[in-house]
Parts: sequence; C-alpha cells; structure tokens
Amino acid sequence: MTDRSVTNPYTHEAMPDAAHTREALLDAGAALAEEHGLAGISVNMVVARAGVAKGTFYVHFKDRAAFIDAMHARFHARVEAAMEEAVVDLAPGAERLFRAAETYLDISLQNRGVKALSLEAGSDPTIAARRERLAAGTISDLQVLGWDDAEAAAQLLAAMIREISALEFDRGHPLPASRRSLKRFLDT
Amino acid sequence: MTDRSVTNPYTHEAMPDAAHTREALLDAGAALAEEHGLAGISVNMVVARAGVAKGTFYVHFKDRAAFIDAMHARFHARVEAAMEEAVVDLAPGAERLFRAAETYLDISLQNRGVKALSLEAGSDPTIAARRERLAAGTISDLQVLGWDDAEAAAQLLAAMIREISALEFDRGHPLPASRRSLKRFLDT
DNA sequence: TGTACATCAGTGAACGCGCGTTCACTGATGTAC
DNA sequence: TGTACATCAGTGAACGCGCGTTCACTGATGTAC
Repeated sequence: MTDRSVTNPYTHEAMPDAAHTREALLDAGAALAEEHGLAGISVNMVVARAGVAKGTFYVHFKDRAAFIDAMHARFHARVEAAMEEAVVDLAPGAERLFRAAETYLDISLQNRGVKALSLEAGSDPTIAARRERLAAGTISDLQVLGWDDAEAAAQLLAAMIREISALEFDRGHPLPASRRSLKRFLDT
Repeated sequence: MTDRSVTNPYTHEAMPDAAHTREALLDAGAALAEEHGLAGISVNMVVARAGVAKGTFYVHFKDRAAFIDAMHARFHARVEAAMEEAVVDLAPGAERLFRAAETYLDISLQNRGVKALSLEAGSDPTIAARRERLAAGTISDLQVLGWDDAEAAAQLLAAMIREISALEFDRGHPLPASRRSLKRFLDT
C-alpha cells in the first residue's frame, strides 16, 4: 500500500485504499464486460486492466464468480438508488412509471458494461432475483393503469426497457423514437 | 464410417452419414447451450455428448466460432421457415402479427438451447443481423396498425417476444397470461 | 521518543487443468480397368 | 470378377496456451509500552 488517503468523490470522506483498489477492479471488469461479455472476462484481463497483481484480486473477491456478482450488485444498486430517488414522492401511475423507466435508461447510459450486466442473466439465481426485484417495482403502476395481468406485463415492460437500454448504449446517446414507442405501448 | 444409409425423417430421402454426425453435433451443442449458455460450451463437451472423437468436430466445422454460428443459423432457419409458412397468405395487419408471434413462441418451445440462441447476441454481427431480419418482418404490420416509428416499435416487440419465449422455455409450456399481455400492448 | 509487534492490502511465482486446434493415420466405400 | 487406387468421414494422441486459484512473502501503517 503506497497511498492510503484517497477521498471519496461523493461524500468527501476519507476512503481507504482498499476500497479504491476494489473499485478499480470493478471498473476494469465493467469495461471488459463491454468488450467481451460477462462470460468472456478472465481474472488475468481484469488485473492487467486495473494494474494490480493477480493475488490482489483474491484479496478483494473470494473467486471469479463473486467478482461477477459484485459487478452486477454494484450496477443494480446504482440503478435502484437513482430510480427510487426519481420516484420517491410520486403515487403509482403513468407518470411514476415513465419517470422510473427514463431514469433506468439515463443511468444505464452512464455505466460501462450495461449490456452484459443487464442482458446476460444466464442461469444465475442471484442475478435473476435482482432483475425481478427491479421489474416488480412497476407492478403497482400497471395495476393502477388497469392491467389485470400486471405481473406478466411488468416482465414485458422490463424486457422493452432493457432493449432500449442496449440500443442506446450501442449508439452512445438516448433514442427518442424508441422511448416514444415505449410510451405508446403503455397507452392502452 | 460404419453406417452410411441414414434416412432423413422429413424428406425420407437417403441422408449420408456425414449429415447425421453434423446434426448430432449441433443437437449436442443445443442441449449444452441450454445448461451452460453459448459461451460456456467447449468443443470437449460437445464431442463427449455427441459420442464422437474430437477430430470429428473439425471435419464438420472450421472452428468453435463456426459451430456456434451454425447452431444459431439452424435455429433461425427453423423459426423463419415456420413463421413464413404460418403467415404466407395473410396481408400485413394485426392478425398476421399475432400469428407470426405465436409461431415464434411455439417453435421456440420445441428447440433446445433457445434461451442462449435467441438471447445471447453478444457482439457477433452475423447473429445480430439474423435477429434484425426477423424483427424487420413485423414492420409492415406495425405500419398498417398506425405506428409512425414502426422500426423502433418492431425492436421492442421482438424484445417482448424473446422475453416470453425465455419464460415459457423455463416453465416448459406456453404462458397465456404473458401472451395476452403482449396482445394488450399491441392494442393501441 | 523509541522499540517491538500486529495487521493487512498487495505481490508474483507456481500449480494443475481444460481449452481449441492440428495432423498423421484408419478403414469403409466408390471407381477404373 | 478381381485388383489397384482415390476419396473422405472419422480417430485420438499431442501441442502450446491461458485459465482460476494458492500461498509464502513484503512492507507500510497503527498500536502498546
């Protein structure tokens, strides 16, 4: 350890170097997920990109699987926090639904590796559970809008939002036509 | 080669053993894709499951990537053929759209490895092109239904259909609530 | 203030393993004479 | 009909490589006295 007094850019509190290295590894993983997909990432690639020794990886993560999970957890935590904040004082309904969707899309655009992180669920139950939790947040909105199969509708809605997110990330900017189409699908 | 006179179950024409082994490899790959995802398949696993020697794999496929592509091509050819047949004498419109969607879902349910094959696009341009071609078939229907951003809507529609397909495959049978929700999204 | 010790993030060589790919070979079949 | 040769799907040992993981070690910092 050569530099122990790193400052958290958000809280401006002191941040131990340990957290700094951990974040660097997760950032490297996210960048690599963008290029190679989640399954295409190797520990070798991650430590090379982060500029640390191979052993350091195992100081911070139990194994490769725990690292993938940590990447996914971080991404979902960011998305969920932003969505909650955007929607906190709104009652269930169309307005709340659109705001949540747009927040998801805007946050996703700023995160490397989103496509891999949101699309490559694989058969990992933890990842599937986080995805489901996010989708579940829209069920009450859809019920208010008169859907009787609100749960099924919420899953389809989530699939559309992920699709737009992937398209926007490829292009590097929001796609108004896609967002408009999403709105239209919800005008029932 | 020990048995050269295999009969194609569809055409009842003679089928050289070569095609038989190739199909066996693709079948093994599809089964493995179901368990491990496309990226999780190894040549070792495929030949072990198909019961042939490792070298045989390279008699039929240039390399691992060509094999993955061949699996995807076979799946899409099946889906496309079935959809075209189901829809051949229908004019663009709601009826044609639903029939195409239901055909996609029904065929997918019968094919091993669908989830991997339809969801794991990765960054492969050939796979992305086949996916896009399938989605493009619904654009004219959406135009007739009054969508002005029919292309964007077609992509979202395709995402919903893939989502339902994945859900149905997990459960092993059609999910009427999901199919109904899809229909509702299209009633604009 | 100086010394001895504990803590802990970080290091990198070493490991065994399964990977994708190659290639000289086999043996059954089809063809030419 | 018999013989010589060509073809080609199938074989499996062998290859070099990058993988994930381990572990004895380093050295800077914090703590006790």
